[in-house]
Amino acid sequence: MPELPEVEVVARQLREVLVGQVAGAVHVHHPDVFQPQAKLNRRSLRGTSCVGVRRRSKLLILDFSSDLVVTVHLRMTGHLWISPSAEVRPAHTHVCLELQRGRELRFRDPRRFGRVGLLPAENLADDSYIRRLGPEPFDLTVDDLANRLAARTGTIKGTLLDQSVVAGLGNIYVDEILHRVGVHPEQVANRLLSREIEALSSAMVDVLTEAIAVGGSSIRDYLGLSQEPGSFQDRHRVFGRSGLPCRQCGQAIAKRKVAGRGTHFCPFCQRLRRRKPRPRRSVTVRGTL
DNA sequence: TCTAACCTGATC
DNA sequence: GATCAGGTTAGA
Repeated sequence: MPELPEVEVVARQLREVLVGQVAGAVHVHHPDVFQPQAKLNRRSLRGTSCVGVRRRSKLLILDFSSDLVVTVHLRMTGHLWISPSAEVRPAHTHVCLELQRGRELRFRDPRRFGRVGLLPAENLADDSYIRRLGPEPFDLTVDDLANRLAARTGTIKGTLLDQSVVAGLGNIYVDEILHRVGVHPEQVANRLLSREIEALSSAMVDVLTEAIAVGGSSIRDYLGLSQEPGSFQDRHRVFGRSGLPCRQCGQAIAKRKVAGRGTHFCPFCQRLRRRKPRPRRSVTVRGTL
């Protein structure tokens, strides 16, 4: 469900309610979902207080006074919220962290792709997910982006989804960003023009910033901490709009599979430049004349 | 660099 | 019943 903007929104909300809270035990209702590092267990956080909440790419990082961190990856359908401990747990609630005053932080995830980790803060940099991440879109310079694209022979869509190139983009935002810059999702990444790379670089920041400001996109599952949806889906130009008129040119938005993902684009505003312009057949006739 | 697999639930 | 879903990753 969530990409960078949605995770950022949740991180900000969590920061408000969690910092200063003393943790109790962790209750695990599905063992696959909670993954503490060696020597740590569901009681390791007990009595320590939350001192900060961060986000790196799509990963939430909760810092505790014990120099332990809890990591949460929501993947497709994960959701966090604060609930009275006495309240009945909805189906698929896999992990609960006791807080003060009879409340707990709950993690629910029907598809069970999401993960809750517990590890020493000093080990965070070695985490296999974090280690592979490229820069945050907000820290990515045009030159760096250009260099990264230059090495890529796949589609721009697949390349931007690759978290080692840029961290935090997912299916929605890649489609939205590519439409803004008028680049076809199947364009080969290392064939983008420099003006397109410049536009791409700023569109990334613009789209993500706008989305964060309105609480992210809620398509089917995503809800913030207090179950409130975001509203960026109302501003989508292509994602979820196949068959509807392009807001820019009126042509019907197309949808097809690119890089294994449902991909939305405007066939008119986002033209595919095939390979190199075909070398024009030589007009000069050798030998004769 | 691409695909299949991991899961469940919603929709066609 | 088949297909699709906002993510990631092992393996081809």
